[in-house]
Amino acid sequence: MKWTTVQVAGDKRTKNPTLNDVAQSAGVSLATAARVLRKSNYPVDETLKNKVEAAAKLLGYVPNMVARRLRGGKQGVVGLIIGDMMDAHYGIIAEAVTERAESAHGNFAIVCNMQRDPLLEIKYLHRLLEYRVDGIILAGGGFDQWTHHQALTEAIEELKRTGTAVASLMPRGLEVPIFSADNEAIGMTVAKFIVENGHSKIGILLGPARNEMTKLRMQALTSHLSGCAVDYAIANIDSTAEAGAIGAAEMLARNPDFSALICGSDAIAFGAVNHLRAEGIDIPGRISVMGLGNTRLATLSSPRLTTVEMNFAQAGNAALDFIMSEDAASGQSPGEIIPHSLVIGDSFARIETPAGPGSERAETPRATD
DNA sequence: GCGAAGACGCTTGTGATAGT
DNA sequence: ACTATCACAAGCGTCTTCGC
Repeated sequence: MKWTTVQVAGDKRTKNPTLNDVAQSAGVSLATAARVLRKSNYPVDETLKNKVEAAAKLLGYVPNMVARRLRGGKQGVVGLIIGDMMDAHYGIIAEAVTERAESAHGNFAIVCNMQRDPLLEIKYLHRLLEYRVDGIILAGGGFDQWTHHQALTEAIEELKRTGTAVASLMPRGLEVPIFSADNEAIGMTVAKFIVENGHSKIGILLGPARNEMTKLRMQALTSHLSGCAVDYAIANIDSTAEAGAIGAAEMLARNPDFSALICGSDAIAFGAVNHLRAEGIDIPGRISVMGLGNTRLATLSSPRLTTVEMNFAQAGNAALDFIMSEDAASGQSPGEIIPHSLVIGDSFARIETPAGPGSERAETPRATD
């Protein structure tokens, strides 16, 4: 293999072969080499074509995407900012987006882990802008999303000015298309499910209060529960298994007679189930537990979690398709509502009260949705 | 059918000029 | 004589246009 050798700081290193190297090696012009390697429709003599392809193979030529971008073309790269690499639902999104970017758009995605830090999210937005990515999907921000909201808004505006398409996978009070489930509808779905299955005293462990998504779900959920005379106690906690365990313990201490625990994520539910079982509490015989998201944690949990399928992968793919579309350039799209559905597992039971107080017994739940 | 040249956006290097 | 500032040119790799 022939390598171009350049002197760098006193030692010898090899430089990646360029299109120019290929052209010289094949004895053709730069333009001819470019036409052959980019598989242009422009007619090139078959002999020269073979020479160029052979030279490219011999030199180990790999196109330089930075240079291609410099020329004014698309970078072929999208940025995806996820909230927490350790959280299963972000894993689903990252897997779906990276896979689709490659298979459907011939691109690849840079995945940034904001580690639940709003400031880090803004920093990544600037970094992705510096790299001139074609678009950015905001998949994080499921935490405190208001403290640095002004800085985030300004970063988004800066991206828009430079023609970088931005989409969000949750409502965040930003002027960007949202590809998310209907959070109020989710709240209603959960509330109806609780009522239909006879639970009248429940505990609710939701995600952080300073989060628009949590707020919308909570409003719909509590509004319906109040209308149905269901007693409830709410705690806003981090969306982690650890927080779920602590939250379940506190809920148990304050409201020992609740029959169902509704959790804002599968991670919270997973932690809650582990804690309750460690305390010797029968699930769902004594307490029913419900998660949200239908992530791997729902299937890993024992018993298997009853949860809500949020179709995170579908949301990520829809956002990616938007970013790569012509609509993204115009910046005019409201986004898309992603459907959700109940997933009946083994962690939730129906309460039957045929013979008055104290005679409740748990049965397989009923779902009308 | 082919190749020279220009354009893209940014950084780095160079030379001219002004100020101390 | 030295330093600071500014303007301009060159270079990076690729793609397209235009002329031969």
